Amino acid sequence: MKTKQTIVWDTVQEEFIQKWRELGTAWGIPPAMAAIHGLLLSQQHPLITDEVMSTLSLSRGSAHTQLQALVDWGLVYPVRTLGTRQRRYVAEKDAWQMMACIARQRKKRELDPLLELEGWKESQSAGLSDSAPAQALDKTLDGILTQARAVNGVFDRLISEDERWWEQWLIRGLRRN
Amino acid sequence: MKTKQTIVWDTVQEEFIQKWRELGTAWGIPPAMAAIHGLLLSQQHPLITDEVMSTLSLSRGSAHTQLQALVDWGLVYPVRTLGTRQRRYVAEKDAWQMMACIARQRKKRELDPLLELEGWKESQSAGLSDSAPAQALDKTLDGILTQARAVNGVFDRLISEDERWWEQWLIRGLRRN
DNA sequence: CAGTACTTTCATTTTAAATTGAAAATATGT
DNA sequence: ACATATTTTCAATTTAAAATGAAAGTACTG
Repeated sequence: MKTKQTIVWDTVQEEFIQKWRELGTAWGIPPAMAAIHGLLLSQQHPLITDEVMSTLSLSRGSAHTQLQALVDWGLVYPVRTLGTRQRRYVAEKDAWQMMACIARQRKKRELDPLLELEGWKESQSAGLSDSAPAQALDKTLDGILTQARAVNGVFDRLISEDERWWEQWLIRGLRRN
Repeated sequence: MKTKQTIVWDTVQEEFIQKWRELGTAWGIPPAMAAIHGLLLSQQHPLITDEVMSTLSLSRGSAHTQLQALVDWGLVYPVRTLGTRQRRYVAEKDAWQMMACIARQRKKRELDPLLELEGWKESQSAGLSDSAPAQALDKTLDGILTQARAVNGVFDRLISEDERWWEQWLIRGLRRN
């Protein structure tokens, strides 16, 4: 089946994608993933894998893997066209939704493992290390875990609640006093 | 000059350092840097480069570079012993200070470049791209930048203000309603 | 102004992460 | 069930990041 050309392409978009790719690198995101996300953000209509591949000169494997990752993150939706196996992809354009997706991933990757230290710490205090240095480390860890729990609370809210909460929180929090 | 052994070392600390290193990886921090930070966090007294090197089996180059990075971040303080060129290093143990350091770095690395998109966006709208797709991208970008500014506000405060503000903010924000 | 103790740099090597491309698997229409 | 369009997987390659180690630089001491 001949694929209708759905890509809109111009210099502004090309530049945007480049910038988005660089930004992605700073955020610890694979270049291909960031580039695809940038491309889809700049497109109003869903694209098929082949369009993504050829527009960004990526291999099929990479395009597929990164597209999958974007779908897993919730930043991109797969769209099934009726009467064909073909899958198309659109990006979520709402900034708040995007942020929630990213927050979800970061919490999983960065915060949850940190909070697991709590369990480890307890399992350790069972072992009889009550030397002064061990106790000092214990105290430091307590402080870290308290902070981590606080940040975690913010993330939990950010992820599970609606946009209104976030806005209210920012307004309340950022107002001096 | 013979160096007095200042390291306190046991299984708990070794495990902690290992966990901290893994955590570091999830946070996009070089393993050696995370390991050194873990080691210094677990020590009450300042260590010299050679102790760090041998305890963690690192090369001198790596120990030096990562120690420097930790000092640059503000997570570790260099201590000059009088009457010798020798430099020792201690970790900041206060969790809030640590968080502020990390927030500062992340803002610089992840947020500031995002905010620079604003300038780019404006320089682009000067060029006459008023096609429908270009306008759509423009709108999406606006949303993203608005979110980015909001998050940036939080970070600015977190970095420049004192601990009390942060605590208050969390308490106010996290209380339901 | 040596001599030495420590620090800094950097070309090379190592390691980990991302990408490729082609083969295998799966779904869909006839 | 067959043929074909599309997706998925994965061993091999490429690329980028970090670590090494030895040489060069710098400050302190007598």
